[in-house]
Parts: sequence; C-alpha cells; structure tokens
Amino acid sequence: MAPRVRFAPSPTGRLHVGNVRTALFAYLAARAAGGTFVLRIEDTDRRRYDPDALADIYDNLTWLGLRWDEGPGAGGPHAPYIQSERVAGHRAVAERLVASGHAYRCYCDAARLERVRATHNGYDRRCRNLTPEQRSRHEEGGAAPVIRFRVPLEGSTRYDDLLLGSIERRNSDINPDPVLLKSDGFPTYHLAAIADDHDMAISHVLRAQEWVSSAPLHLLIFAACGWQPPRYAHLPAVNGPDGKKLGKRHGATAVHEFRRRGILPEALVNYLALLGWSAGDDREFFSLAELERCFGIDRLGRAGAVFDHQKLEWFNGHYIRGLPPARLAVALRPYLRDAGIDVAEGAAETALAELLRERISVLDEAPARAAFLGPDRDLPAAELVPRRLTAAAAATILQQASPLLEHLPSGDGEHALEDRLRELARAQGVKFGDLMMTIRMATTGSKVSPPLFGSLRVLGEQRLHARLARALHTLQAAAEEA
RNA sequence: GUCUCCUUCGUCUAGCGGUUAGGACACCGGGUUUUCAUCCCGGCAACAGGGGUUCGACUCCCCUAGGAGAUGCCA
Repeated sequence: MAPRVRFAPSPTGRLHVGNVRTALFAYLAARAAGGTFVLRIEDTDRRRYDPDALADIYDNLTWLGLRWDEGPGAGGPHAPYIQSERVAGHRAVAERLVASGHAYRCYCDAARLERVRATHNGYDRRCRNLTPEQRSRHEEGGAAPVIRFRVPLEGSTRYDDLLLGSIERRNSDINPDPVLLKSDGFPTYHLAAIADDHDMAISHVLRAQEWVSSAPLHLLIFAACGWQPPRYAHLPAVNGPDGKKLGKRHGATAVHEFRRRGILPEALVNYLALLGWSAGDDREFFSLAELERCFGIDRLGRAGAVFDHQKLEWFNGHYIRGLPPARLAVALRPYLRDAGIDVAEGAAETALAELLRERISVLDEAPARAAFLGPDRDLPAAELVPRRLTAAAAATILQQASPLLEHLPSGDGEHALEDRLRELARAQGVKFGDLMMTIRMATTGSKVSPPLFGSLRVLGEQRLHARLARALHTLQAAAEEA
C-alpha cells in the first residue's frame, strides 16, 4: 500500500532547519514510494500559539518546494488538518479511555506536581486509584481535572523502529501516567498525535529523535485504543558546532533567515538532504526531483549531525553559478537596491549578474562585490598608486589609457582592447598587471573588482571617464609634489 | 539520578569480514589568470578505548568512556 507520511509542526516559532529537514525526509519518503504527504498543524498549545509562525510554516515549505497533498489549503479526505479544530474527537477518545479503564482523571494542581517532581521521577500517580467518593469530593471542589494515561506497571513495550531497529522499554521506565487531556480541554501531543495519525491513516511517522523515549508510550496508547500503530523512524538530531541540539544560540537557524540572506531553496534542500542521508555513492548534487526518485529511509544515518554553514554556502555558490544570468539578475535586485546600488533593469543588470555569479556564494554578498557601482568619490593618491608604481607612472598610464577606453567593446572586441593595453604597458615598461591595477584603482576605487572590462561597461562610459579624469588630476598633483 | 539512543578525517559522509579506509566542505600548497573569484591539480587529516568471535575485524558480540535526548497540564 502506498504510504501516507505526515509532517506535523507546531506553530510556536519560525520553521527551523532541524524541523525542515524532518519535513524534507517525510516528504521524500512519501514521494519516493508514490505515497501521500500530509501536513498537519499541531496547535494544541494555546499559550505558545503564534499566527506568524503558522504563516511561516506554509510560506517556507512552499518556498522549498515541499508541496503537501493533504493539509491546510490543500484539503483532503481527513480534514480538518488543524489540530485545534479536532479537539472534540480528541476529547471523545480520552473519555473512551477513561471508560475502558486505560485512563483516569487527575486532580493534582501545579504546585503539588512541582513538589512531587522534585522527589519523584515524574508524577507519583496519586490519583490513579481514587475511590468514587474521593473523586466526587474533588469534583465538588471545582478543580478542573486532567486525564492521564494509565501506564502499565508491569511488562515492557517493544517495537521495531525503521531506523533504530528494535526498541524495548520496561513499562515501569515509561513516563508515569502522562497527561492526555489538559485541564483546558485541549489534548497533549501524546493524545492528539496518536488520534490524528490514526484518523488520517498515517502509515509512516518520521520524527525527531527526541521522541524515541516516548515511542513506547505511544504504542501503548494505540493498543489501548485498539488501533494499529504506524511505523516509526526516529531521525537523529541536527546539532550546532558545540554538538548540542541546534537552537537560538547557534546563529541563524530559521529557514526565513537563510532565505533572507540569499540562500537558494535548491541549495538548502540539497544540503539538508545530505545531512543524515546519502545515496550510498559519492554524489553531492541532488535536485528535489532526483531526491524524490532515489530517497530511501534505509539510507538514513543514525548519528546526530552538525550543521555546517560553510558547506551550505558552498552548495549555494554552486547553484548560484548554475543560474542563468538573467534570472540571477532578478534575484539580485532587492539586495542591490537595498544597498543603494542602482543598475538599470535588462542588459546592464544581466551583465552585472554575470560578473558576480562566480564571486558570491550567498546573494547578500552581492552589494560588497558591486561596491564599485556606488557613488563616485575622491580617492587619495595612496589609493590610486599600485605598490610597484609611482604616482607619476600611474598618471602617465591613465593619461595614455583613457583614449583607448573611449569606447568599451564587448565580446571579441575585448581582446583587441587588451592587446592595445598590453602594448601600452610594454611601451611604458610596466607589467600588464600593474597597468590594469592602475586603471582598476582609479575606476573602481579598489584593488579588488570583478573583471575590469565588464565592470567598466556596467559602470558606463560617462562615469568611467569622470572617474579617470578625477584620478588623473589627483595623481598629477601628487606627482608634482613628489 | 533514572531511562533511551548515538560514536569513521575539524565537519558531512561511503564502507554492510579481506580496501593503500573512498568522496565532499574547510584548511594548506601549486596551476590558469588583469586583481578577486571560478576552475583544475596536489597535500594534510579518521575507524573513541578495552575485551571477545573469527584464519582475518571499521564492519558481529560484550564492557568502559564520551556525547546527545527524555524525564512538563511544550511539542
């Protein structure tokens, strides 16, 4: 049967690279097997609920190309896919479990629980066996009860994890009687996820490894409900450089932050896919479409992985270089504009994109590389004379090169121009590199620039010659003083 | 504390009893080159430790150590 795999984030914070990798693997597991990818929003924590986070989830999954077959916006036979809209069902399940003796009402308040936790490992099960009299006394007191699952005291629970293999745990080691239904009437994860996975006929659950320890509990709940559980695969964590679970302390980790900096979705997908999965060979580059074809749970790793920004950026550089210049130009627009760099749309910005694409690995690096397009400014002689030359020599070079730069050729014409400049260098007895550096410093105001002829074309002949004249003036003054 | 999971170069990983332990990022050299970069070539660098099993262990088993996670009316 075709698998049904879900991704079930909770809208309590921006979508995180760790979460999104789980989403990717779940998506791929579904696609690779011709199954269905389901998105479900787990918003049962009303205190931490954040509508911005919800929008962020939809927005970024879409941006990455992880389209869900069923879920909010897409609909589906098991709607609604927003958990808070399913609480009536969750409550009914909880009541059923109470009726069948698999769960019970607990009247302990927060203060007591905190005290108990200090000395016990979790809840002390005080309300597990209340007499009807005790119970009605509590009910009359008006305390809103929670419903707790009655974890068996004896025996053990075992299951086969798709990734970890056989996992077995003594029932006495399971979290003692966790809450299923909170006093506000909302289910906890333990109830909601199980009930919804069942209702939505989920066949495979790929989730973070932090859930391994509660997996046996979940199996117990499935059994108590008389339901068939899905297969589980617990994915290893994504860690920061310190080896700890990736979090706020580790710099940018939210998907939207990468996106804002100019990480391409194909790069993030490619990088994340290789963080914990491999095709079994030496391939490094995978498109989403390829991954959909060759992904397999059996090739997932079991150990945690450190998120490496440098490698992500290397992938990103690769994908930037693979972009057609016209498309890169469009992608670059907002970054350049925000930095106050104006380039006419069309040929000029495409030419600029061509210059930048081998020089940036993240889009937001573009302004620094295109800084030569900033306002004209007066440069001191020190910034106009290459190391091996004098001000007088630099002045002569500019003077003689200016006419050659009158009309900037493109294509093959560049070679002719270069030949003439080489000739000039020879005549002046300077190295061609030094001659070029002299022009570079005068026209770009920097010792570092993209290839000069292309840069000058983007700059425009008018500004080019204004800068040449200005620099020449400065150099001549400096030469006289010397 | 208790329970669970994990352990190959600095990082991501390949390896599924016999390999000079392979690749990628990063780093360091070199080449191409008008600077920078791209690109190409080369180099550095790993099986956590100890016991078994076996003719033979990175590969299988056990122990130790280390790391991570869980232990919430958060997910």
